Amino acid sequence: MPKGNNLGEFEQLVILALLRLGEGAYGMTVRREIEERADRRVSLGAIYATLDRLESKGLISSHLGQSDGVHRVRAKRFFMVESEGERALRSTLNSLDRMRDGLMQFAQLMEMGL
Amino acid sequence: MPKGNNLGEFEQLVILALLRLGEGAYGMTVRREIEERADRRVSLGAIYATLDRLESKGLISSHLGQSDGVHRVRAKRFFMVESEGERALRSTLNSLDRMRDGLMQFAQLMEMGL
DNA sequence: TAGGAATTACTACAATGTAGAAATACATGC
DNA sequence: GCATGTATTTCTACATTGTAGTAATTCCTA
Repeated sequence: MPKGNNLGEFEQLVILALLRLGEGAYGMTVRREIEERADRRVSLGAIYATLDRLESKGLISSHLGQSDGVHRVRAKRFFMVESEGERALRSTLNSLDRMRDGLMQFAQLMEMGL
Repeated sequence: MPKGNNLGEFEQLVILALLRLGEGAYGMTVRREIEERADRRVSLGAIYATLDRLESKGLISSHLGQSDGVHRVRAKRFFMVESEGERALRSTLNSLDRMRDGLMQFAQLMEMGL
């Protein structure tokens, strides 16, 4: 049985947001993506703390962006998912999916749409 | 945007295990279900601490079982999911699903089977 | 050069995750 | 009937993750 560095719930959302955003992933956009898509309020503090922790575990990486000439205020820090991060996400989601699998057949769940 | 009492990753697994197990859900079986289905090692301490927390939040409830005559060692404590718990689970999983939705179309994910 | 806007960094605390050891309670062998 | 075994829950303690709020940074504009 794998030791498994399981991702927390919010960590999963953050990594998924990075994957969705691709090149354009930095603090503000990650927040917006989660607020809009997951319909869930999040503070920037939460985003950055999580990004930092994921980076220090080697699951994601970051680099500072360049000025695009106009309207740049402060160097953006862009993030991307490393292969270790993909692996961790896949493993965590797989466990969840196996637990959800076939739940439909359980009587008490008929009405809850799982 | 809903305030949302989001369930943690492990809490989700525990509630899913309760739903799967139905009548037969108590500490030991919850552990076994998660170990086998989610292929993930868990201690009993983790299970019980989480069950207690979920109960004190009103998401699940418990009652002590009766002796079945033979082989009973200590009163089992059975658990079941309350409607608040179903609601919380549904909400958490829905957010996750929306974040996963359509991820296939993103190039870097083609090969990771999300 | 003061103020504003976009962005990241810091700080502190709450909630969740986790393991290990202790306690409980009955069954069985001797 | 007492020691030992076994299934189960409870307790304790600590590590990790989740979260908000506030401060700092940097460049723009008036």
